Amino acid sequence: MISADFIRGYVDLLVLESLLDEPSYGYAISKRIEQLAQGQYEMKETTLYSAVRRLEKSGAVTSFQGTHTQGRARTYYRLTDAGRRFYDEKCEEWRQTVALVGRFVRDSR
Amino acid sequence: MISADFIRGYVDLLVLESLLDEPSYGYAISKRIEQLAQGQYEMKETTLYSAVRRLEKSGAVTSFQGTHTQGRARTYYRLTDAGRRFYDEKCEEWRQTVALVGRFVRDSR
DNA sequence: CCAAACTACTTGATCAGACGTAGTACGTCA
DNA sequence: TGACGTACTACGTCTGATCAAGTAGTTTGG
Repeated sequence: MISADFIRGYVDLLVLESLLDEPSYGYAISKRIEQLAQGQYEMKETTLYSAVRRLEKSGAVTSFQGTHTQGRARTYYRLTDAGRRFYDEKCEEWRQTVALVGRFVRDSR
Repeated sequence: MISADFIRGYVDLLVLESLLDEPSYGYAISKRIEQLAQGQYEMKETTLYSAVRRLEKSGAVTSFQGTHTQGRARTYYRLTDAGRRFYDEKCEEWRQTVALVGRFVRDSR
């Protein structure tokens, strides 16, 4: 399991990726991340929900209430154009970070 | 310039790498990191010094006063065996993180 | 049929760590 | 002498991840 400290800084990236193709809601996002992470990482609920609220405040996503025929009401989040650009920027920053940190990683013997 | 939020989590790794070959001191470590980062990232003094103190407290490094013929006294830090293992662990975690986050990064069009 | 598990979220408090600001201290060089 | 480079230290602030706990509806197994 990868520690959260290592993912810190990329929480937004993971969440935004889950919204690229279609709007989604908290629980589904967390399940998607869990699945893509193949059991190596699990985002805590509070981390996720605080992230989507932060993203909404910054204009990267908008929220709307899902029409729920059954089950508890869901709050869906949709990526805005600004959010898509934000995601692309994060991806680019990630690539740069990989190159940078890579220079500090040596093979262990 | 890569934002510090993206490096957060790898600060210890960068610092430890600078101590792999020989003991070093704060200022020299920061210069080394700056150089290896090729201008893409600069670790703030406060971040660096709080990191070495944290590492010392956890037993990853030990400190000693350098014999200074000139200039202000320097505090040198030497990697312990535990620190070396800690570094290797961090590197391994880094590789896993790269693989993990990579699955969330899509090519921008 | 009831309890447990799963879905779906919220609130509030706490904590680590990165940062800004500022200051101390010593040396060299113009 | 005063600017600049070296070499730190102290203190306060802020963000963001976490823990703990609770609320609430749905589904499923014994």
